[in-house]
Amino acid sequence: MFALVDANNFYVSCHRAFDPSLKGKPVVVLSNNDGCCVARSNEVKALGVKMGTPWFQLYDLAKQHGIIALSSNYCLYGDVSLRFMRILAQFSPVQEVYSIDECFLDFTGFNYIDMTGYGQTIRQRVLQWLGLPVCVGIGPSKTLAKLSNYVAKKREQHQGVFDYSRLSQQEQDELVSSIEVGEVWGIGRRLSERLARQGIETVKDLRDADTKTLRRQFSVVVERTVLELRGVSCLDLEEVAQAKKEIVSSRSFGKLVVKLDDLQQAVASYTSRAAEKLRRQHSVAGALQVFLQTNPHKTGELQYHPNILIPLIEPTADTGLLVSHAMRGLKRIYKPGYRYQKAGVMLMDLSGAKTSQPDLFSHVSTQDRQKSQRRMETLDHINRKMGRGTLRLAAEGFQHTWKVRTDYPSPCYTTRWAELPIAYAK
DNA sequence: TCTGGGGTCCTAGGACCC
DNA sequence: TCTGGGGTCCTAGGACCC
Repeated sequence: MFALVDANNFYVSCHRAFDPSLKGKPVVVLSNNDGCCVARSNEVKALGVKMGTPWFQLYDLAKQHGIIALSSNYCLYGDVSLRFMRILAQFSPVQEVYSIDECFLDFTGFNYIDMTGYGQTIRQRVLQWLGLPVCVGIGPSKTLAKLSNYVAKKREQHQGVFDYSRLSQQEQDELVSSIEVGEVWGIGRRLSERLARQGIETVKDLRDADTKTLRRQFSVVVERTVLELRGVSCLDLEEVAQAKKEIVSSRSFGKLVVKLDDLQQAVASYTSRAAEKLRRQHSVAGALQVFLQTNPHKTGELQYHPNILIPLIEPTADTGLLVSHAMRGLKRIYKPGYRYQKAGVMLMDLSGAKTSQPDLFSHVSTQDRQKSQRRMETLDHINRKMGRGTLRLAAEGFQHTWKVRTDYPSPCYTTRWAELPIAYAK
């Protein structure tokens, strides 16, 4: 038995927890550069605003209904998420942190208690300790727990907790025939369209379809989803987060960039950020990819989105080395005359730092390797203690004119001394 | 003016091996 | 007329997730 606990409108709720004046008002949280809506309060959803809508398209609607926009504040969300997961850990011995705002809990053996009541306790605890509204879905497979969570969110009569396993066969049939197939975890837009052409439109249609045929026509993934819908658990809980197989750091610019010099600073900064993530999971990279992009929405402008793959002779996690390779790659693909909107770096071919093989004919001495390692440890230590970017490569530069735009910033309430919220007693 | 960032898995096809 | 059988690795593309 599984439970899925999922925060409601997570980013919006994080802001509301620290700024109660936002409660009951239409609020959106914007992506980097204040580009599009990545979180919407219920009031905004009710106005018909879709996920991912560009903010500039909402100016009129916003004025009309007093929609409040907030720039995204990832230091806040990350910290609230940590606290959220820590609270949930008290409710089950086995926990899978699935995303920043979602968590699977193992409810195996919980059948003897009232799981719906237990779910309510979880909701109340998280609300009281963190100010975060959440919903709980319970079911005999992860896919059904997900589906139950959807029901808990959409149908108010369940008060935020829904347990699929409590339904009779007939109630199950009624429920799944009232939900569109696209709501199922793993069935996206494309698959929904293709399934609809075969007459599979509701969750019930999919659950009762022939697995062999689906596997032949689609894939083993769809087949697994069908089994999960029938209550046959195929997906295990993953308690320990697996090390990433690739690490990306990329960003759209606050304004279009033309000069190689600016791109170099940006790519050096992104590479340095990616290398940090790489070392945090104790990996080294065997290859690195650099890419650039012009603005695809400007149809009148010349488009160019090159990328280059740079294999490294010897895997490394050294920021300096990675940056110098990235710079070499950037120079190869950079062409003047374009207005670039975005740049990025991907570290690939990752392997464990302890187990990675040095090159047989390497010109790097063991001593140099150890020096590099100590240098990176020192760098990370200082930046962890004093704040990201305190110590950095000169190549990253300081005059970041292309930096992301943040028009509606909010305090890092829980992670910066200067921005702690202050409570007054009357 | 203005459109995010970061991931994973599966499959088919090509190239190559004995 | 007619040309084996079994396997691996890599890549690109498509689909999905948050």
